[in-house]
Amino acid sequence: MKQRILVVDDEPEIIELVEFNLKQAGYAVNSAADGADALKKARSQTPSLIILDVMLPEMDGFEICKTLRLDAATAKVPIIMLTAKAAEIDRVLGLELGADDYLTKPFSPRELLLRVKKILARSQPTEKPKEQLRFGDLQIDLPRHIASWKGKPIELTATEFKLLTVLAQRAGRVQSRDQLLRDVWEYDSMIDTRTVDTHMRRLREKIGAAAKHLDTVRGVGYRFVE
Amino acid sequence: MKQRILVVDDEPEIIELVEFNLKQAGYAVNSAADGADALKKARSQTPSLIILDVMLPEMDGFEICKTLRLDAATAKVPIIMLTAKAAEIDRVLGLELGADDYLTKPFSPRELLLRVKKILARSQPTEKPKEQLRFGDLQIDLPRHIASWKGKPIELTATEFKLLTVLAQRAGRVQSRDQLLRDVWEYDSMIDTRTVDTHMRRLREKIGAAAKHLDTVRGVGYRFVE
DNA sequence: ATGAATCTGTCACTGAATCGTCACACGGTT
DNA sequence: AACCGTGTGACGATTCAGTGACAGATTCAT
Repeated sequence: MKQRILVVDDEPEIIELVEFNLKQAGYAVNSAADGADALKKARSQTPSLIILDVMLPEMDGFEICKTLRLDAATAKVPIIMLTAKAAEIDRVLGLELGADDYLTKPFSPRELLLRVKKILARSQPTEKPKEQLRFGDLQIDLPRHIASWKGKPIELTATEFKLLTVLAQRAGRVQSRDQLLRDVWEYDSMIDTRTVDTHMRRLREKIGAAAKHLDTVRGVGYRFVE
Repeated sequence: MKQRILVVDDEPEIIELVEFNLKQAGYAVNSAADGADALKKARSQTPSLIILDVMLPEMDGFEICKTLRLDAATAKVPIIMLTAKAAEIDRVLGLELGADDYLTKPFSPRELLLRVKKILARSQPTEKPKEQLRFGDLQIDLPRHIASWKGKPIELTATEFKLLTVLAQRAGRVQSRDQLLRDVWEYDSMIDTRTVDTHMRRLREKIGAAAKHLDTVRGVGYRFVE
């Protein structure tokens, strides 16, 4: 049973590129060049995923996204936005629009496919991860993006927070540096595994006493202990 | 049941090197020196994996890759490309070609084997090994990377833990020193087999009473008994 | 736009843990 | 007794993670 993906873009070359690659990867693909067409096809086909360009004539990607969210038939279909400006990212991913991921143009086919796979894999098993994690005095609030120790918020950068989160969510299990790179840095980054060490150090410094939760397992990786 | 790998390269030394290492690691290997031969063998044998050099006379690696993808019999066989230029990587991994991984020349046998193993593991979802092993008071927790005796954790180094794990997973069966070197030390065992003895000793010291599970089979190797 | 501040990834260095090897001791076999 | 394979103690060599420093990227305020 192939999964169906709807691609919305007004540039034929982009459509062609994306369509070719997705089909190659075994997905069924439909396309739309404008907002009206996109909404029509989204409603009639209820695809598993929609790839949506922000820049469109008449009705732009933001509009379409909002409209899709309002219709019960399409409200839960994951959306990947194609955007040109980094400045738009917050708005795209924020609650206002609720896109599931984004790609900045130009993007590589490989990157696209990785994200598509990730999103689809996520939407398949409908178990939602906990929004709150607590280990003694350490508390992690996923939606608010805040970690705190004894009620006092800890200032963490995005990467540090993600690292802490990933480790805490797999509490007890050792995570290799490679695993952490995959899960924290997302997608196959060309990053040195030693970079993980540096971020672990910064994380440990910032969370102070809570660092007792962060174990090093020599020759293997890191582990969050309760 | 050995997995079959097809190696395609026009340089005999490369073929020989790769073939030797793959066979050493327990794979069945065939080779081809040009595109036509490669396609023929790929179709007739449907190997589990193809290692494909980009630079070939007549039909180059890209061509072969595309052709393989078109034939239903070979469309899903994973491909590792050997390439000289980093600049080609994007193209190789992009969906245009759909290679599963790549190696830049020169590459080490170790690197090659790791990738081969990784790709095959991905394509053949073998039954997942148990995460917990228990033998009386001895317990081995794979994801946590902790071994314990009567609930008390035993401090083990990465190598010792792996050695214990491998033996325990094959409980009852004798493992030769060579086998242990392959499975614990992972490939390119330019290591003295007597090294295994030393690690067995250290392991026995550390796990104390649990050492009764570790049998020496004179002239053959070691065995984990329940 | 511009510059300051922050964040990120990399590198080199260091001390310590770990590893691989050797030489020798031991114990069963021939 | 001689021999072979294994256990044992010791010792450099190597690996590994923590650390400080730094430059490029990014963000933010102006």
